[in-house]
Amino acid sequence: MLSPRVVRPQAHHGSASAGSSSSRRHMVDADAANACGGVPEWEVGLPSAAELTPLSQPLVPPALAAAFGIGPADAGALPSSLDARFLHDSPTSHLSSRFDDYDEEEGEGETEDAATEGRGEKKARMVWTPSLHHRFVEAVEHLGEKGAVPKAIVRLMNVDGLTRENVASHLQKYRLYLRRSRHGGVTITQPPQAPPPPPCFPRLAAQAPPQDTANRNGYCPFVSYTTSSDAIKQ
DNA sequence: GTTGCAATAT
DNA sequence: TATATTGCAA
Repeated sequence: MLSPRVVRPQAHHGSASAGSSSSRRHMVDADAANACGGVPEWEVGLPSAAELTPLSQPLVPPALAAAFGIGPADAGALPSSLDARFLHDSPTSHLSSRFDDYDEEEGEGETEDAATEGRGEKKARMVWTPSLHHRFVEAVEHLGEKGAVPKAIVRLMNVDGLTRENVASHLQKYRLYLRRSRHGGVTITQPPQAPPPPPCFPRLAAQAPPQDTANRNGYCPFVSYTTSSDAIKQ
């Protein structure tokens, strides 16, 4: 379900002609349907229980969930007592998300999974699909401004093949986006961290629709994060 | 070693 | 354009 895509760099030798295939990225699963292409039901149809299951389920076994009075339908909300004990990497790869192969390449038809990329090949470029980004945002918000460091985010997201570098790069852009949003007059509907409520993943239904930043292509990163002269310097 | 960030590369 | 990489300072 949650299938972040990886775009394998084509094995062009010599002069790596980049950009030749960068426009061929596509999204084939629910991401496309739920992408923020101006669809208000963005967060309604999207992840819900099924989407978050891989993240929350292995962390909260049924017994524990029962103890906390949460069920599978409550997968969107993690108990506030969620801590590092449940966040370590688990071998339950079948429960965790995993990069998909990006086949249908135009050039060499070689495909490779992100988890099998260790064969001396170039690392595949990951694609931050809306659902994956959503999970990222959840992790960031869950960890709070202080705790949202790449390492912790990677661990929380629990996505196979997702590296700290991936997250660091994404986080860098994400922060720029947030900063720009706050200063640039664009009121972004993303509470940095709710003060009173305990640190837990926000319910998806309660999630603010990021439609103001959505781009019509179905992929909604953080708008353009080009440094706007002033304002964003820190 | 990790993190954040700017600059740069692909 | 999106993501990766690098270099540098904390």
